[in-house]
Amino acid sequence: MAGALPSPDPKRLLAWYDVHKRALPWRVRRDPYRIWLSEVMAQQTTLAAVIPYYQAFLARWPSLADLAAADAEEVLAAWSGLGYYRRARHLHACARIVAQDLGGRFPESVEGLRALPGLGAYSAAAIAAIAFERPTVPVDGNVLRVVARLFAVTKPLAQAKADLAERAQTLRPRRRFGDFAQALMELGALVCTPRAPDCPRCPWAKACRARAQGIADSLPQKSAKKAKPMLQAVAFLLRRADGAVLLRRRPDTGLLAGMLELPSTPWREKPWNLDDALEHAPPGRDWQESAPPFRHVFSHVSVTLRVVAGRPAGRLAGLWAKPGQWGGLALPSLTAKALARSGQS
DNA sequence: AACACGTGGTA
DNA sequence: TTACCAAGTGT
Repeated sequence: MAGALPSPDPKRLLAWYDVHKRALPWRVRRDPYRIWLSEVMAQQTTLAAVIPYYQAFLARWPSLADLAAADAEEVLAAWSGLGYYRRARHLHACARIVAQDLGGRFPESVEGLRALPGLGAYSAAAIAAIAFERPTVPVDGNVLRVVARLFAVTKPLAQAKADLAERAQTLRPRRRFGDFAQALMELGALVCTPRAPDCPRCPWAKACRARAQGIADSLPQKSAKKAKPMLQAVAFLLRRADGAVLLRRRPDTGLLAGMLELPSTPWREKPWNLDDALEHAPPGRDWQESAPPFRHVFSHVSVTLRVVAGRPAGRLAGLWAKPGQWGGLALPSLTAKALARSGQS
């Protein structure tokens, strides 16, 4: 009974893609720089969030050489709000390597691309296929899900990844490798969705073992996620008479590495009382709560931040910035929220 | 294999 | 409100 299903036909998926593909900005032209930029931005990030950043980067740095010539700091600032900031450093480092060491041209092979900072197995394969028509099937979260369902792989995702990636390669067409890569992801995004897959509209419905078994919506099997520690912190908003606010730079490793923040207490599980918190404050006076506490959720921790505002006691050295300058600074969402909720916009 | 690493949208 | 999740990478 298990052998009664037809094999998934690549041409059938490509025909579906020709009709249903979305008009994404990086599909306007096949340019390795633009494809690379879009792929790095799209890592673990919804396309809706990517598009405005992609447009802004392209407008500001139209070519690889432009981006390579930029300062790392301005790239980080332009990336602000998109998250996973290590990507911005890798992006810039990669631009410089390609511009300076590789003659301004991206490697065209998966292995060559894979050696560049910020490009892992998925991104290297995606760029090789989409920009250079290399015969490879990039495996992202969409593809893992589609393949897990197609072959009814019930093993937990973490243990099945290698198997699923291998099976994905067997789906490869004879031509149109770039389109096929995007078609597979588009299928996962539009039809073979995590919840409530739209099987009746799927070009591969008849080949899908999970659908045949009625278990499509339960695949792939994911393991439970670790609970996030709930941390507490108090941030200090020191505002000068001219409106400038004191910021500081975070350490160059770890969460929000190298990004700017308000001076703050350490983040800990136990709530702070104001007196203890103020031992961590920069020299100031007239401290008072400037907004209700708010929660900000990161990938692996959750922080509840209280913001207290005060006036500087004396002349303080440090990074002072006014509201008008914030667009050019590396402000993560946590800092942006703290400022906005304290009326500093 | 498992974990660190952001953010905002959706149910 | 909680929980899940998105065109993953590096360690």
